[in-house]
Amino acid sequence: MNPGSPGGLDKRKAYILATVVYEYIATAEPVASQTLTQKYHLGVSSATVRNELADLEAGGYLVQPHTSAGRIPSDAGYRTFVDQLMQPETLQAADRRRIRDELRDASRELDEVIENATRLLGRLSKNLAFATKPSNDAQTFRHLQLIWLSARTGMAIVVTSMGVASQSLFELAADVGPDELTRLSNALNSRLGNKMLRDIRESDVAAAVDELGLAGEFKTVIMTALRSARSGEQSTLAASGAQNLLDQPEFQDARKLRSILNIVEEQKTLYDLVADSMTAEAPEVKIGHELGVDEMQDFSIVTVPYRFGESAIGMLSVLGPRRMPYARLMALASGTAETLSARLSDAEIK
Amino acid sequence: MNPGSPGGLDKRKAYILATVVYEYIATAEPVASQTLTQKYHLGVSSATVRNELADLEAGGYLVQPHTSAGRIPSDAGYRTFVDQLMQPETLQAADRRRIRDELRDASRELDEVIENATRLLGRLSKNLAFATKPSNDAQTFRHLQLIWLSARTGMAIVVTSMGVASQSLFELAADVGPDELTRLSNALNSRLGNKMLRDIRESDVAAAVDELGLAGEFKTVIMTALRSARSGEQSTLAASGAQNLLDQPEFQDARKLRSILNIVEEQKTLYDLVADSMTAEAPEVKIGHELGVDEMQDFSIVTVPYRFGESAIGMLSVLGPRRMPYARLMALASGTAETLSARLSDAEIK
DNA sequence: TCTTAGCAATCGCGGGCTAGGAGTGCTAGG
DNA sequence: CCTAGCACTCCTAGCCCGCGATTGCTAAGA
Repeated sequence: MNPGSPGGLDKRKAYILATVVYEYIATAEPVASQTLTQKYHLGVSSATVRNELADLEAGGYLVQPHTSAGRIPSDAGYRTFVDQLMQPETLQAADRRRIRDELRDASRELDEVIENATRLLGRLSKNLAFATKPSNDAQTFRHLQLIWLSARTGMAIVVTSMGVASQSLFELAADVGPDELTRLSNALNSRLGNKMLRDIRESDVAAAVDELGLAGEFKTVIMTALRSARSGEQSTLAASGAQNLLDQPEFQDARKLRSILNIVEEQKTLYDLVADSMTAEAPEVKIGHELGVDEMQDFSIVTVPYRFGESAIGMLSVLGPRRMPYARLMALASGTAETLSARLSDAEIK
Repeated sequence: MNPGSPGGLDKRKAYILATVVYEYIATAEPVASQTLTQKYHLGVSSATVRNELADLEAGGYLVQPHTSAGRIPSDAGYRTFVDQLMQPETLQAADRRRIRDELRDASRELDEVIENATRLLGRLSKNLAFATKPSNDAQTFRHLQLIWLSARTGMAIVVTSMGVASQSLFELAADVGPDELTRLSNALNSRLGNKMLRDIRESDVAAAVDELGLAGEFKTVIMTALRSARSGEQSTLAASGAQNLLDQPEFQDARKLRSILNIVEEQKTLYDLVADSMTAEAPEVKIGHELGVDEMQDFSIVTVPYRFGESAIGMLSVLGPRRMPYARLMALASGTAETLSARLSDAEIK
């Protein structure tokens, strides 16, 4: 072993491993020693390659489906490939433009922008794309509007810097006029302006209500509206492109897909899987067993956070077979997330 | 042939056809003459049944996958079964209660209520459920609120009787104060109140703006807001339960699913397929080729409209294999649509 | 005329077998 | 350390064949 080389592998082993992974990703067939010598000019014979392959298998980077078959990468093999061997990709100008164009025309509504980005990523990556929607917790309060609908009913609308966060209907025990609602709205706006949603305290609200001499029930109404604004969307996902997985030869058998679709529908598991990538700078990759979910042994996920202003507010991910083109998907996910972030910042309510 | 009997079939043929369809739906296996005489007391021998089956096949109600197999229903066979032979089902009290409970707790937001109903129907039916979201065109205008965000920006929110319909940000060429926006909101509300969205004319808006001596650009802002309120959601679908289809033995082969998932993702085709059921009173069923889409030969759809007040505003559908339990799915779809309609009316903003 | 028992005929399906081939690991010599 | 050569392994596809399921037909009986 040569300790200075990537993964403790000498140069030739590293190159052979990279080639096996690359080839397997492209063909979905176990890779034979002869295939390697024929398609790539290694400068050595297939017998030598066989010896190297045997070493790589002993090192845990490759596995053999059966004795008379070629090698396929193990999770560790993919991991080494992703971390140290593969050539990172950057997006073609065409892709980059396409992402920008498709996201530009879309609605300005937060939800729809994110859903569009997810759909786009699903299509471009030809895999299943999903995104966590941002919790509104860390958003900045911009405006609260109480709308008079009838003497005892109204609607409270909370606007954050990312757009409308929530609306909630309320009912009152005593009659109220439109003017009172307007005055209360104004009082609240001057008190709460530019706070983060999570930093708003009941006392702030109470002060405004009391100042105007309004009924105590308003406090509940407003706190409810604020609370629903905070919790809105929390831990829900947008997903798109499940049918792409049907094209992969390894999922021709419907049973394997069944469990993955359940997991996607359920959302919670997926959410947990990517939650810890929120603080990451670069795209994060989880491969097979690294996901820690039995049913997902055959899958990998690429995750990259998207931002609003400075801080990460959600994750954009691609889910596909372990045998996925990692470099390309990382580039696509990054590019989409970047454009999405820019798009969100453009739409900010200042 | 006995012209007085259902579908021109005599009583025994009708009963045998019904039994074949019923049995095939339950087992997914071609039905043999002996199975019929053993599991159902027909009072005749299997040889007689064979003669009847041959007649039914000649009449186009049944087909034989190959000579030494039992019969399976043709589209015409299913059609006769649905229209004339099957025993309609009504929901068990337990199901009814479950639907009510699950829809009651859900959010009051229109979108979410519909999505919940779709998810619920997907789960109960163990098939793919989908719903068209209502166009806001026929909704009643309740309130328009212009929210001041900064001297030259604001947000317009249109509230209809079904909840918030839309929000749109606007930018102005000249400064404006919060009070002016409030006054304009009030003027518009008194003029537009209780009109249907589609009946609101530019002249109504212009009159309010001019009356207050405000800049002409407000007309554009408000018309844009109203237009986006009208067109919102149009022809989009909610769908849920695609993975249920994977459980059906006939879709173990992934290829068949591929096309259907594409169609669901695309939405447009599905939308067109159910659009003409909007005026229907009872659940409508389309079977196999009746759908008019090659890729959907093996599927059937049950569709039932849901209402807001008097008028139908959208459709709730179940998509599954032709071999679906029609009576049960019709009952489930009806029940869900009914509860959904009631739920929407409860949430009406009066 | 309708029903039915009996029976030959059909055809799909699964098991078992085999030949072919792909690919390896090992050995021995350069 | 590399590599040609070769025996060995094991999967795969194809084939055959027999079984079983089911039918349609025939002829006799109600």
